[in-house]
Amino acid sequence: MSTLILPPQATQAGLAVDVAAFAMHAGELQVLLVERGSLPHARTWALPGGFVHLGEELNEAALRELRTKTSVELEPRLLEQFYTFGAVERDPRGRVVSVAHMAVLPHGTVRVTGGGNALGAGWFPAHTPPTLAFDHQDILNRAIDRLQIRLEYALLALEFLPDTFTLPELQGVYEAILNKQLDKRNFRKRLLSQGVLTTSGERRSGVGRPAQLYRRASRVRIPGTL
Amino acid sequence: MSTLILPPQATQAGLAVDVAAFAMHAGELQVLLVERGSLPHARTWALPGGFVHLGEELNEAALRELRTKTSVELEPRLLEQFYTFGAVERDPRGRVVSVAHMAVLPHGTVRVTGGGNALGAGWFPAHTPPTLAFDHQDILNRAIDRLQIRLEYALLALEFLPDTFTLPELQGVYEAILNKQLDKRNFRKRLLSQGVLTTSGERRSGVGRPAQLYRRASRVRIPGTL
DNA sequence: GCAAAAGTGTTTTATTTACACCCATGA
DNA sequence: TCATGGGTGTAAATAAAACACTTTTGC
Repeated sequence: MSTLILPPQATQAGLAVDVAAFAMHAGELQVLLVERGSLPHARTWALPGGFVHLGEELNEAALRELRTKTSVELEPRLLEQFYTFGAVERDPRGRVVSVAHMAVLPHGTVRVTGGGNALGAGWFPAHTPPTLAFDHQDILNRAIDRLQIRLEYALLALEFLPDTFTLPELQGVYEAILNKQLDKRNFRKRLLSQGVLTTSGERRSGVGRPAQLYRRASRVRIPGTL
Repeated sequence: MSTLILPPQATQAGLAVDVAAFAMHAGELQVLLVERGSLPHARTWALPGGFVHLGEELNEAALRELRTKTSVELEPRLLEQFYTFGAVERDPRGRVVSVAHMAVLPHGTVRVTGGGNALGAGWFPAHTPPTLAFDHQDILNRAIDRLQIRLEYALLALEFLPDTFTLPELQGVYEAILNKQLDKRNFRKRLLSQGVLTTSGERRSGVGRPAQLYRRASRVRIPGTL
């Protein structure tokens, strides 16, 4: 415990982090949830999160909770706080303030299992999740808002995809996050005119005409990236 | 003190709020600072702020700190949190997390004096403040960023002005916040085409040609307003 | 040759930027 | 009448939106 000399009426609050971790699966924006194994809200789905440790930075705590509660093996491509939830009654155990974080997990992060006191972990449609514990639906709503706002910024959609990708795949990421359809021609025009994609020469095979592969021309460091 | 059953390694942190309160004075964007009267950083300028009380919401605490530390008499027109500063070493007394808020004070909020353990309070140029305590320069920088982003949103600039105002005055608010010059004709075109300003008929006298007075056509509730 | 998905251009509209002179008032 | 600040319009450039057919491949 920290030894902090404070005025008597000052609140010592439990300091927590929660993480809304997003990825694309099956052409859909999905969010990573854990099933709580202990009270309160046992057996209810929740965002992975928990209390910050002594001497631990907020984003370190968010990363640790993400790893230990869900056993995701990949590094998140983006991890940043977006809002702090501190309503007096949000946690029945007492005053707990949660610094909510948003994370983007790269393509390939499929296998998750529960860890710590989580019974299990799994991916759920971000726009239509199950009933969530605490005020986690509020947190998720705000996380999606932030994700949509950040989308154009620094080509965030690329973080959801592998190194090489096709333009229809990229458009799918935009559509899944924005939850609406985009015009194919206008989308291609806009993305290619930014000049940050470079054709990767090869072509990927499947049904129908093969698509051109692209990769990002130069990796720009995104603020909020680890 | 709250009685909170927590895992042993969990951090109980001091929960604080700090407020970057802005107003326009002398055609300049100014920020409200207090001179600290106690350690650490005694006799150093800082953003008004302090510890959250038991059972007190975060924005309530921000409002209370603003009032008691600076004795501003007017209601802020906007008060919203924008980022949480929680670096382990940001406060020498121990782990203190500060939920930083941004406030806009309306025209007329001139007289301020210190309150509580603040030696004094005063307005300073927001873009060129004095040396600040703790990480308050970081907080201020981020508050200005947020203010600039929010500027267009819901006609935030009007909150800095009295009920009736002239277009040159309004342009002055934009320029002070953005810290750059704007084109007069384009500015008027853009603002008037939004259709939210209505001419107030009268004219204000001074040097040079009198300016048309305007008022907002309909008051739209701004999210984050009290 | 047909099903499936990729790829491609033009027109219209709206938005943004650049830019210079006249007007109303008080001293 | 002059100094001071307020007010006005147009043209060019850029960005955004609407819209339908052709191409390439595997089966």
